[in-house]
Amino acid sequence: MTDDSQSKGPPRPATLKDIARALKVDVSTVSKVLSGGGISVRSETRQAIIDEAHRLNYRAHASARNLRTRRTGAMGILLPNLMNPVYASIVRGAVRRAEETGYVMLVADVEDEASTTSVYLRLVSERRVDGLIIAVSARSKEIISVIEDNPIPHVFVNRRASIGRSVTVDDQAAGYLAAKTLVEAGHTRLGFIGDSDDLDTAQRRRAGFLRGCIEAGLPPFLDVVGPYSRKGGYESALKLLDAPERPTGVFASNLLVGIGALAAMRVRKVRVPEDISIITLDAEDAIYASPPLTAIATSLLEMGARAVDEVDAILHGREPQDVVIESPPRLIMRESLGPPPKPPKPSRPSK
Amino acid sequence: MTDDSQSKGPPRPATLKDIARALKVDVSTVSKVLSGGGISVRSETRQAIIDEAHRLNYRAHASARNLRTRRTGAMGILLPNLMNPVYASIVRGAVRRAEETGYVMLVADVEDEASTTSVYLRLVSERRVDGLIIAVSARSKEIISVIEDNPIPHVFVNRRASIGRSVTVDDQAAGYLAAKTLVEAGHTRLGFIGDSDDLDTAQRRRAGFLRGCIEAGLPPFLDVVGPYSRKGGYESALKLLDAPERPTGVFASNLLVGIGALAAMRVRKVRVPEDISIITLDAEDAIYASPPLTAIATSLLEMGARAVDEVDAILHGREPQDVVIESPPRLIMRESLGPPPKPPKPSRPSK
DNA sequence: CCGAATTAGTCAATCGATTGCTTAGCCACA
DNA sequence: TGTGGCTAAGCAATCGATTGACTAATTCGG
Repeated sequence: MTDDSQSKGPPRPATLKDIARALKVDVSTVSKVLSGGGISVRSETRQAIIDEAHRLNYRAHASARNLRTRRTGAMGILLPNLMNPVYASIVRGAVRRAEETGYVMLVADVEDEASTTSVYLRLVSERRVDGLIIAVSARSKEIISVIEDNPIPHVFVNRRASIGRSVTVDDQAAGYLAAKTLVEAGHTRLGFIGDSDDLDTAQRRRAGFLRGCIEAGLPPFLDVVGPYSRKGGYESALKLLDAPERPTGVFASNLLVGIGALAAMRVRKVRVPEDISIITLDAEDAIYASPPLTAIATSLLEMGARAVDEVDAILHGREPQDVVIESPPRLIMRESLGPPPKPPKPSRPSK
Repeated sequence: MTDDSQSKGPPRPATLKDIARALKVDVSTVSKVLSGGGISVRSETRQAIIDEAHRLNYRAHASARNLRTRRTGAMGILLPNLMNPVYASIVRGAVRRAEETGYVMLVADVEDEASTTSVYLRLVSERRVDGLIIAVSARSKEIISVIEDNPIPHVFVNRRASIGRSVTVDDQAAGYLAAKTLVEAGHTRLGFIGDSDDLDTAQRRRAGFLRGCIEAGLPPFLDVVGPYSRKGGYESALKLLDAPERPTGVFASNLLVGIGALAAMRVRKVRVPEDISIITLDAEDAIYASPPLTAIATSLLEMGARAVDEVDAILHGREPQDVVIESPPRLIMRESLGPPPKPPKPSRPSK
């Protein structure tokens, strides 16, 4: 006299017991058919169980399963700012891959070291996730020791860290490609807007850029340091413009920095690309900037997706590796890059 | 002979049993002290339990607790695209408020109707979350019936829906303020870039804009419809520019649309704001556009946060309400708004 | 000084799924 | 006929926390 025919979905999701009762078999049999496997069951019984499970739209209660098996089917990602398009891309890549792989993704937008630590501890000690993707820098001794004392499978993404593996794009190659592109357009006085060497991505981009300059036999480029933000890029660009030997070609080694730099040019009435050329990084949508920004695009979505794969690999016992995304940075030619301006002092006038 | 002094964190997180064993009390006592409450305990015992819990860094196993109490301490949010800054803001507001409120947030970036349905069903029938925030439009019959058949506490955010409550900003007021601002700057031929009326936000913005125009005694504005995306804005703006009576002031009723429209102006060599004025929506960072965009800012972060509050309220048995965020849309004056151009016909020449 | 009330806990079932251990029946083989 | 080996499935413990029912010891009122 169960009236949950198919007229209306049951208000309470079905359990193993429901299926077992309906078929007059033991719940353990149902469980073994639906997930375990290591049991011999008559094919009629098996089929009946599968059919009934389907009919009731059965899905295992995640917590119950987790309690027994110690696997949650969840991953977490820790990042500093969802409104930064770089992180938004990484997270999107991760969230989608997680779904494909059968995980759910728990996102935490952490502000500072204290909240990073507390969120980390919470996720780990409440056993909410099987593994973590960490997109905040773990420079501080404190965070590192918290991770070491409360270990959980994890990878860093877009960051290298002394502890655990990492997934990054080839930042060196991006820097190199930027330099090469500027050189090929005829520029000889180059500028680089980066962040402090504390930030390992900035450091690698700078190193790649430097390599490009050296290969071209150019003198040292003008290296300006500021935070990877719109404001940081704006202010860094002003410094470049005020430098005694103003560069004619600039690599803004981060998307936000590129946008900020462009704004600075406009305010100073420096025309792009007539007076100065700009290349930025990761600007899929900078086609809508004014002028559209020439960019070195890296695979941020893929980086996020790959981070999920690596955590999954660790969980399956495979040896984790430091991954550098294979698809190389690629040049997206738009309008902010042009030849260097003609007039300004052939090669240094008198002095 | 327990050697987990405090030299190294225990590799396995502590359980109630660990605390109970150390203090020679029953786990139920520990449980009642740490969470329940309905029990009388000597204050020494109580303190000893609390101290020991602290020392072991005890946190309840989320799944175990959930299995018993049927509360997960998790919420989920369904949204169509994390790389859209509007959604990124909403999610950020939600994620942060969730953390403040003691929830973890499960994020799903769903592509289409099919994945929306499957993710929804998964979260609900695996009992992964206590409630859901839905930021995708639930126009289709199919999604609505899935929600009805598998109910869970939920609110829609930035969307109204026939089923359940919603949290929105005052889109009407935003539209109205945009119109009023353009009128006060002297514009009389207005344009509106929206999306189809299927999208309830677009519809309300349009209605508010219309009200502003009517109050000012203006003739009907030029209404262009296209998707809320950069590309959509770009193409819509071209239509406006090609209209027989080109408007002098335009409201781009979405951030991406505003950015796309600005790009269109540049390509057509229409100067902003000399030849045409633009107001856009929600452009916190459009200060870095060229020119910086005048915008009507609404409280997206707050909307996300409030959605969490509303779900929490439902979970606490309070009657849910349709919420319109109190803090009103506000004008951010930047450079894309100016007076209408002088030359073109004082007020309509002959007629 | 006795019964009742209070204090300070303990006991045991439960949430839903998993899994190692048994078992009942059946057939084959020597 | 006894032994072994299958097959098909049931039994019961377990994961960790919660909670209603229960009890032993003390205190109190009359």
